[in-house]
Amino acid sequence: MSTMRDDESILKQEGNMRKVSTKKEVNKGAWTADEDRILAEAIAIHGAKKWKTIAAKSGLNRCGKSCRLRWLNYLRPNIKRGNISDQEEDLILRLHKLLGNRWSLIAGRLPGRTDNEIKNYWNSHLSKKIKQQKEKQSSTIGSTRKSSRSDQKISNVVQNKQEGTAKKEGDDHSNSTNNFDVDEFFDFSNEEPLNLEWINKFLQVDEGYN
DNA sequence: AAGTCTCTCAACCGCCCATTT
DNA sequence: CAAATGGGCGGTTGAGAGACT
Repeated sequence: MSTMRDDESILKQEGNMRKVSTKKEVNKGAWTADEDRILAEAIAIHGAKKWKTIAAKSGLNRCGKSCRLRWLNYLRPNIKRGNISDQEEDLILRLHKLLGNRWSLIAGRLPGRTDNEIKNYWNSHLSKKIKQQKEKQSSTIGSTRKSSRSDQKISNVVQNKQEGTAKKEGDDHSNSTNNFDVDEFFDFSNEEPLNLEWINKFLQVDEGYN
């Protein structure tokens, strides 16, 4: 499939992964403003789908994958730049509990955010936060068990959900996912006040999930 | 001021799945 | 039906910037 694995390994050995390569092959590393412009023009002509065609016809010395990534994570219109709001963060946390590391699915619920951005945000901010919280919790364990009730509920549901999806969609859904009570799961009425509007949207969009 | 450490995030890698031949 | 190909996704890397000593 790949035409560049050998070259890549050579570059790796040379410690040159992100530098401009020496052999006549695809460009790697940071994109220039010129490349961005050329890519945007090519996509305007060919559409954002046939990445290999785009890569070839644009004259960019890039592989299709690289073009796709650049478009999706940076050039695509309606990309939201800047800090993740508290509400977005909360949504990410909840969706991550539900979906796990399925960043593209999570990103799908956050308009203007990319899976890469969310993944990065999780790895650099939220995972630490959670770790700290867990440490905090374990140090005060026994004193208050009430606060973990919803977490317990969520982890049960997530476990069920994951078991279900691991079996492949379309397969037997009668076992594990039968236990998934959407109403119960999305009952956050005992938790801190939040705008719950997203939940309705989530449920609407997610009808096809089960 | 200089060196080192830490964090962030763009980009690449490798695998998997869907589609095409 | 099998093999080849292309696209999508999550994991990982590493350059650059800022913080710290």
